[in-house]
Amino acid sequence: MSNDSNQKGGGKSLFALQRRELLMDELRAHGAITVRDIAAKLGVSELTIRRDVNSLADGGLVSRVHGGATLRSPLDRTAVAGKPPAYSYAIGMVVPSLDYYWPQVISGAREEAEGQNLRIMVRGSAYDASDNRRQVQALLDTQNIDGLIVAPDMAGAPGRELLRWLNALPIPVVLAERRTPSDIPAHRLEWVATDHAFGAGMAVRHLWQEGHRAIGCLTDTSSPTSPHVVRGWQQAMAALNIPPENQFYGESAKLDNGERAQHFDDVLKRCQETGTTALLVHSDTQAVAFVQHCVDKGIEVPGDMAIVGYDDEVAYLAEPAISAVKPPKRYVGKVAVQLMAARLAEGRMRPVHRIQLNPELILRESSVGAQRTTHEP
Amino acid sequence: MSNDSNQKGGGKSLFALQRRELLMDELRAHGAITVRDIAAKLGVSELTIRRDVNSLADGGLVSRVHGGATLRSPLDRTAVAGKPPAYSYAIGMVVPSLDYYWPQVISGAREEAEGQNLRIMVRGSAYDASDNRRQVQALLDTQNIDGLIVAPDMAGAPGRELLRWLNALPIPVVLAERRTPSDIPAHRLEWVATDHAFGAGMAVRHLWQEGHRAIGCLTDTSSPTSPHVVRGWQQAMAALNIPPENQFYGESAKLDNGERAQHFDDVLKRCQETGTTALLVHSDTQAVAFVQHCVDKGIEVPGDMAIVGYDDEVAYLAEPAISAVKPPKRYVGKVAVQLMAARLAEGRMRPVHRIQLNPELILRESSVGAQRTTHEP
DNA sequence: TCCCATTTGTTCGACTTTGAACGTTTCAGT
DNA sequence: ACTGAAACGTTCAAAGTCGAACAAATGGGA
Repeated sequence: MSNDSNQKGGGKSLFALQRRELLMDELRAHGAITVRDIAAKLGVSELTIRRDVNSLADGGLVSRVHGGATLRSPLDRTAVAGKPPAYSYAIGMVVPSLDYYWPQVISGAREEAEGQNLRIMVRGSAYDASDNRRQVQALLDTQNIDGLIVAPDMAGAPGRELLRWLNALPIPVVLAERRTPSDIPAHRLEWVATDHAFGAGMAVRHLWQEGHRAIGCLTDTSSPTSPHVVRGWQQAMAALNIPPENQFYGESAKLDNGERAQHFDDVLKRCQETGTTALLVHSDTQAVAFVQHCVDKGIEVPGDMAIVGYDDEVAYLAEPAISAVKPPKRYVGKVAVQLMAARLAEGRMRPVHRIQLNPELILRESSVGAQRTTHEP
Repeated sequence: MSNDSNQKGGGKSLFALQRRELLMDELRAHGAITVRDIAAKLGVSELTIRRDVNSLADGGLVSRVHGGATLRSPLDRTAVAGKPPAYSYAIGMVVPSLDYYWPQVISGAREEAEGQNLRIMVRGSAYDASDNRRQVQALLDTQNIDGLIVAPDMAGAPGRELLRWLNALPIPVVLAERRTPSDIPAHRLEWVATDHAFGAGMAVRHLWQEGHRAIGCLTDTSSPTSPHVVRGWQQAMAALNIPPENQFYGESAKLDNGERAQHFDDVLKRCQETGTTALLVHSDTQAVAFVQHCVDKGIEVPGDMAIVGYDDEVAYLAEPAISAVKPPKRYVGKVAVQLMAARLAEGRMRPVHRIQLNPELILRESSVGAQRTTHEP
C-alpha cells in the first residue's frame, strides 16, 4: 500500500532515483552502508535514507539491517522466498555485423536475457572504431542503459583510443569476441571470446591425424579473428614438428569474382609447390568459394586437397560439405549477458572476469579421407 | 583479511548480518568455530556471538556445540523441519594446502555449493603430482563423486602426465588456479585462475606512479604462481620502458632463519647496486619477513625501500602494514563451483570455459610515499 | 497563476541491539 | 562421582535506531 509508489506518472522527481542509485553504488563498493553516513553524505535527513533503503529492500535489492543496509545476503530471511527482484536492467549491445556470425551471438544473448529478466537493445555497426563509438554513444544518449556489451574494432590507434574510452565509461562494459591487449591497462573491461587459436589447433591436429603432413592456412585479413587463427595454426604446426618449408600461408582480402578466381589459382599453385595437401580456410564463406573453385578445376576434395573451414556459418551448404571449426556463438552471447547480469548485481566487489570458450570441430566430407579415423583431436 | 583499521573518526562496527556472514565464512573455511575466537576477532562480546550462533542455529544453518558451532551436521537432530537437504551432486576438491591461500578458496567454493545444493568433499594434498593423483584417486574410490575441482602440481613430466590423466577422467574436471598449457591438448579441462601477471603489472604501475624508476622482483620459486608473477613484472617493466640494468630480480627458496637473514642482506646489496628503490615480493609471508629485516637494519619502509607483497594473506600484520596484490581467492572457489554446476547440468553441449579473474591491489603504508598520488593502476 | 499530489523533514515514544553482572549448566579431570 | 573452570543465558540498563504522525517544501499540470 505504501511501497511501490511513483507508478501513476505523477511527480517523478529524478532526485529520489539518483539518490537510490548512489546508495546502490556505495553499497556495491563497500558491501554495506549506514543510514547515518549516507544521510550525512547527501545532506538529507536520515528518515529519507531509511525510506530509500526500505523501498530498495522491498524490491529485494538490499538487505535491511539495524542501522543501515548490506548487499542482499542469503542469510536474510525477510524477503519473499519465491520471487527474487522484479527489477530490470537495460543492456545495450553493439555488434559489427547483423548478417554474418553475430545473429547467433545476439540470439544467445537474448535467450539468456529473457531468463534473467533483462532488456537488450542491439545496434549494428561497421567494422570501424569511430562508427563503434558513434553507435555506443547513440545508445547512451537515447536509451537509458545500465550496461554495454560490445564487439569493437580494436585495430591501430583509433582502436586503442576506443578501448580507453570504453574502459572509462560509467557503466559496466563486456567485450564479446574481443580481448583486451595486455599492454593497455583497460582494467575494468571484462570479456568473453572464443579461443580461436585453440580451434585452429584442433583443425590442424585433425588433418594431421588424417595423414596430412603439410597443412596450409588461408585467412581473410580483414577479420579481427584472423590473427588468432593464424597463431593457433602456427603453434600447432610447431607442436607437431612440421617444418616451415611444408607450411603454406596465404591471405585474401575481399575480392570480387574475377580477381578471386585468379587468387585461388595462385593459392593452388603455391600449395603444389610446397606439397600442401590440406588447408585451413578462415571464414567458411571463403572456404565454400574455394571448394567450388577446386571442384571446377577438377581437383578432388578431400582426395587431392582436404579443407577445413573456420566459422561454420555456411560450410554445410557446399558440395562436398565442408568440415568446419564452429565457435560457440550462442554461448558467447549468453555468457556475455551472464557476466553483465552478475556485474550489475554484485557491483565492484566482484573481480573482473575474462572468459575463453573453446570451439568445436564439426567433421564433414571435405576433410575425412579414405581410411576414416576416430576424431580425437 | 578485512578491515581492522578505522578509516576516520567514527567507530567501525559490523552490522549483525555482516557478522553472521563472516561467521559462516569462518565456519565454511574451518568446519567449526569457537565463540571465544570469533568474539576476539571481531572485538565484540562473547554474548553477542552466542546470540548470533543461536540465531543461525534457529535458521538451521549451523549446529550449536558447547563452546562454539559447527557446520550443520546430519547428526544434529534439533528440529528444523521442512528442509530436505537432498544433494544433487557431490564434488571432490583437492588442494595443495590447507593453511595458506586455499582456505579462502575452499570457503568460496563451499558458499557457492551451499546455494547450488551441492556437496563438497575437500582433501589436502602436497605440492606434488603423484600425491595429487593419490588424493584424487582416493576420492574417486571411496566417495561417489560426480565432478572434481583440483589444483594439481603441473611441473615437469609427472605434471603433464597428471594433466593427461585428469583430462581422461570420466567425470568433469575443473582446475583451480591452474591453466592448461597450450602445447598439451587437454581439451576437456576447464579452469579458473587469477591473472597473476595482471596483478604483478598493477603493482609495478603503482610503484611507478609513486615515483620509483627501478623496481625489483623477489619471488619464491617453489610456488606454481611465481612464473606468472615474474612474467607480469617483466611485461610491465617493458611497457614502462625501464631498462634492464634497473631491474633487479631475485629468487628465494624456503630458507630457515639464519640463511634467510644472509639472503636478505644479499638482496639489499644487489638492490643498492642496481639503484632499486621498490620491490614486488612474492608470497606476502616473505614480504613480512623482508620488511622485518629492513626495519631491523634501519632501512626505512617505504622511505628507502617501498614494498608490495603478493597474496595478501598476512600483509596487514606487518609493521608498517604492507601493500599487497590480493587475488580473489573466494571467487576462484566460487567460480570453480559455478563452472562445475553448469557442466553437470548442461553436459557436453556446453563449450569448455576458461576463466581468468583479476586481482586487486590493496594499498597500505609500505608503498605509499611522501606525496600520495591517486591510485589509478 | 494556483492547486494538489508527492516528497522530505521534525519530533518523540517504541523498539533493537549490545554488553555487564551474576546465577546456572556443562564438561573434563581428579 | 565430585569439583572447579569455562561456557551459557537471564536480566537489566545504556545507547542508538526506527517509523508514525504531522508539518513543510517541492514541482508538474490545469
